[in-house]
This record gives sequence, C-alpha cells and structure tokens, in this order.
Amino acid sequence: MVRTPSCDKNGLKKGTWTPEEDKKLIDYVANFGCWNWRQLPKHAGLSRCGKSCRLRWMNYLRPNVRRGNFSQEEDKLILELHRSIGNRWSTIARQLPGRSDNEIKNHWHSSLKNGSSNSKSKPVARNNLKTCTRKEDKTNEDVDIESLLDNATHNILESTPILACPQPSSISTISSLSHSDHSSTNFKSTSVEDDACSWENNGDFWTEPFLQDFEGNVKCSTDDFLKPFFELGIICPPSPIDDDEDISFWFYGLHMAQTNQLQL
DNA sequence: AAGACCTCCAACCGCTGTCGT
DNA sequence: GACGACAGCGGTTGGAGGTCT
Repeated sequence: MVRTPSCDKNGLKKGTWTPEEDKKLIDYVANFGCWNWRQLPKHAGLSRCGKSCRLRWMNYLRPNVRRGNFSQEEDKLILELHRSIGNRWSTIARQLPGRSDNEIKNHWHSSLKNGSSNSKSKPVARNNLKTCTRKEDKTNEDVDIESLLDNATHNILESTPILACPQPSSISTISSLSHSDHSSTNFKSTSVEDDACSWENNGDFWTEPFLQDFEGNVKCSTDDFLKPFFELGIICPPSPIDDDEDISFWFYGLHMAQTNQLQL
C-alpha cells in the first residue's frame, strides 16, 4: 500500500511521506498555520505539491485525528448518513470528529459497502501513520512521531468531549486566526505588525488558547499543543533571527521562555 | 515453503466550487 | 460576466501485508 517515492516532471516528490517530511509539515503548520497550501511546501522546505501537503495534514497529521478501528456507533452513523446523503464523504466526516473523509471512504469500500460491518475481521488496526508500514522497518523516530501526535491529540481530546468537537481540524483555526487574510505568499514580513494589531484586538495569540472550534470553545492551548513537539525536538528554537520567517516562532519562543517552559 | 490471490488504505488525479480581480 | 488561483471533494490506483492453496 505504500507508494514508491517518485518525482513528477516538476521535481515534486510523490509517494509515501517520510518522517522527515512529516516533521517539516508539522513544524511549519504548528508555527505558521496552513495559510496557503499551494505556497506552504515552498516555505516549509518540502518538495511536495500543496495538495499533497494538505491531504497529509488533514488525514494524518492534524492533532485531533483518530486512528484505529471504527466503533459500531461510527459504523452505524456512517451507514445512516450514507443512506440519506450518498457518497458525500466530507459531509459524513464532519459528523464523525477526528475521522477524515478519506478514511471513511476507505472504510466504506472495505467494510460497509456490502451491507454489514466486518471491521471485526481486522484484528488490529494497521499503522495508519503511514511513514513505514512494515513493523520491522519502524524506526524509533516513527514511534516518536506517533507518540508525539498521540500526545498532541490527547491534549486536545482530554479537554474536549470528542463528539462535541466539530471539523475541520482545530489547528486549521490557526491559519484562519492568523494568516487567512494574507493572500500574498510573503505574508510573514508584513504579518507581524498586522498580527500584532489583530492580537491587540483579539487577545494575545501566543498566550491565549488558539485551538478553538467553530463556537470559539477552547480546545487546547498553544502550550498544550506545542510542548510535546518541542520536547521531542521536532520544533527547534530558531537561531537568532536572521530570517523574518522565524519571527512568529520567535514570539512563541519568548512566550515559552517567559513561562519557564523553554530554556533558551 | 512459496507462489497466487485478496484486502485494505495512503496517496494520486481530475473535477468542481468559491473567491478575488 | 470572464478569467485565474486556490481549496476541497470524490473516484481511482498502487502496492504492502495478510491469507489461502
């Protein structure tokens, strides 16, 4: 099931995502949000197309993604919704927090399509964090990312009854909060001032919880979400600012230092 | 033991909808 | 209204891993 890595004619990488690419994407989205999927890979240092980054993030890397077998309740809900609205996978996915449309679609075709769930025939959910499928190939790094994401997810889910957590992913709120108004690819050099102004109006981005649902209910603070990334070294403090791309992160670093969570 | 076949799912592809100009 | 850019959606595919013979 792992696609062989390859490159298209534009030199963009295709196929399975590596742990390093996952790290870069997580790092970037955690820092800057997904303000523009098309431009994101360039700024994140990824040789991927924007669509691929979006898919990877939405289906596997975003913090509240649920992995593993579908429960009977979820199966029942999928069946009911499919009966009423058909193959509207994204709409169905919105009713199953943490499940991606892709996952539901696959589950439907593999288990539910023929009338009844046979998901019980799957003794153990496969490794959904698809950087390495073979168990013997799984590196410590993979395990670290898995546990990292589990921790990040746990932090969010702990504070949120899962059924009350709507889609899309909470972290995408970052982009809507911080960068959605910046259509320019070069938002960062001007956005600091803009953002600073918006934070004055909307509170302090770096100290206020930022993972919110549509109703504005707090899901997870920046600290809760980013700390595990930090501890595993997936997010590294920037070197002294020599690139304004690091400014937003620098503010976060300052905040962490101020709260004694980061030794600079 | 090993080859054939099957299952499942990550990822790709192409299309559509939305928004800004 | 026309056009382009972009995000999102749903169908399809590739292929690893499991099961069968």
